[in-house]
Amino acid sequence: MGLPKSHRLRDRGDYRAVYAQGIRRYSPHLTLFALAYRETKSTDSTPASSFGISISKKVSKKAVVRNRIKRQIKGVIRSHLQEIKAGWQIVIVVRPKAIECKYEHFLRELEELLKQAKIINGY
RNA sequence: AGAGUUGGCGAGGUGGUUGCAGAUUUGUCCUAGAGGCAGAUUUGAGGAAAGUCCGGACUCCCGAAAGACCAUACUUGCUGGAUAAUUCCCAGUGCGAGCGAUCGCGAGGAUAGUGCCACAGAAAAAUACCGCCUUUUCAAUGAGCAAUAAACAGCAACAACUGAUAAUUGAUUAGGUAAGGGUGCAAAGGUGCGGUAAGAGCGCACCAGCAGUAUCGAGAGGUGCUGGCUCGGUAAACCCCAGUAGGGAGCAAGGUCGAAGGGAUUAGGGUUGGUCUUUUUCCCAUCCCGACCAAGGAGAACCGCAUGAGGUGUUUGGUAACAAGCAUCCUAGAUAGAUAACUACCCUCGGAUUAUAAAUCACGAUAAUCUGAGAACAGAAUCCGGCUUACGUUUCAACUCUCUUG
RNA sequence: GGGUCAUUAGCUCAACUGGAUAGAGCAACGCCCUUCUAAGGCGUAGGUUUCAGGUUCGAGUCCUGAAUGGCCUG
Repeated sequence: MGLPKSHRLRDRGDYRAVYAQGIRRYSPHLTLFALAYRETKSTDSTPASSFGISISKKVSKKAVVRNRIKRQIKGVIRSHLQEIKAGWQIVIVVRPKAIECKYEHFLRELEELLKQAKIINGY
């Protein structure tokens, strides 16, 4: 369950900026870094929020496992895309304990994290 | 029925909803682009995609192409075949393991040369410690009449002659020997008989090895005969022989995205680890002709990038690997890296209950209902051929051994 | 993705050309010294040489395969 390209974080520099300047929120299996987009240049519309997922080989040696976790997280993000405010750059880091998690766990934890960071509308 | 060997198929299927990527296509927007947005159709991981252990294709660099010799590299190393190529594959030979089906093998040369074989042992490749035998000299021993023979005995007596050119032991000189001893992973072909001073392939028989020869085979080799007897192991030590190879880097190769080059000449220069030969005219060189300011922008952009030593079926040739012909199919192309979540039906397997035939019971069979599971190893990254490793369940074929029944 | 190197005691490293019982420093433990500690001295234990095969009389060393870890590369 991939994300549209406009919602992906693709630049190395973007990642570095988010790690360095963003806010952080933690949960047992995930870490969330988020940086509000610096707008005010000229413009009309704030760009859509973009996401990146980082998962290290320490979580699992197997590419199959890592890729599945990424897909599941992307799936969760996709299902919340309507509610998420625009103008954020967000990186989600998966922590080693997450191997045992299933789809519903990611769903709940990510909701919680987004609420804490006040990125989701209507909460 | 049990135990086993070898090889193969397969890696659940068909859909739906929400989404991602590619291709084709429709509409629409403007900044008019291989653009954005929305929709439709369709396609979307593996047998190992993995490890990166080999072999190639492809690309660039060392100007290019071809060749000779040398060097270098290669664990390439029984024979023949097959392939684009290989260390893979096929068929065979030899050796080894197994009752067998079958499996394994780095399987050239130690008689080209050099090295190494610790400790032990006399000696680790051609030596001699103990030992055995012959011999020189000396000494001792005791038997003996007598061993430095001026003696003694035999004969009636004396001389002559004869008896003693002997034996054993120790040391010593000169040799012979490799049977035996002990050491060791390994000791100079093995066992037996003869033979000899003692011994020894010194001779003979059998066995093993080597050489020669005959014969069979395409060959590795097989079989037979003859011969003299003989030569340790190690080449995954250097090496020798044979064979193969231009070297190096790797798709993160390499190329494109405005901007200059073209033509002629051959007298000269430039060549991959070295030397050299031939061809070319690639670059330099020389000469001639020609061009001149103009917008966008260099991004993990685009090409390379998927029609290929391709797949499937079939026919022919071949024991086979494989080759050739014909027909047919097009089947991933991402780049912070595309496959997930939920669900319907079918199928397969497991469990439970009930029923049926049968029945003393049990096991088992069939059907229905309910319920559970569909998993293991694992994710394309330029592409192919192999190898190796990982891998749950089910299943098919051929063959072997043992037991039981007939 | 591609290339390349390494693995020996808890840690850092030795062990030559294959030869025996694999060493050294630090750390650990015990004793001495000191009022006590540190330093110092003496001693002790600790090894499947990453794993599995092979060659060899003999392997940490040579060969093959596997595992793990590092480094380089736009």
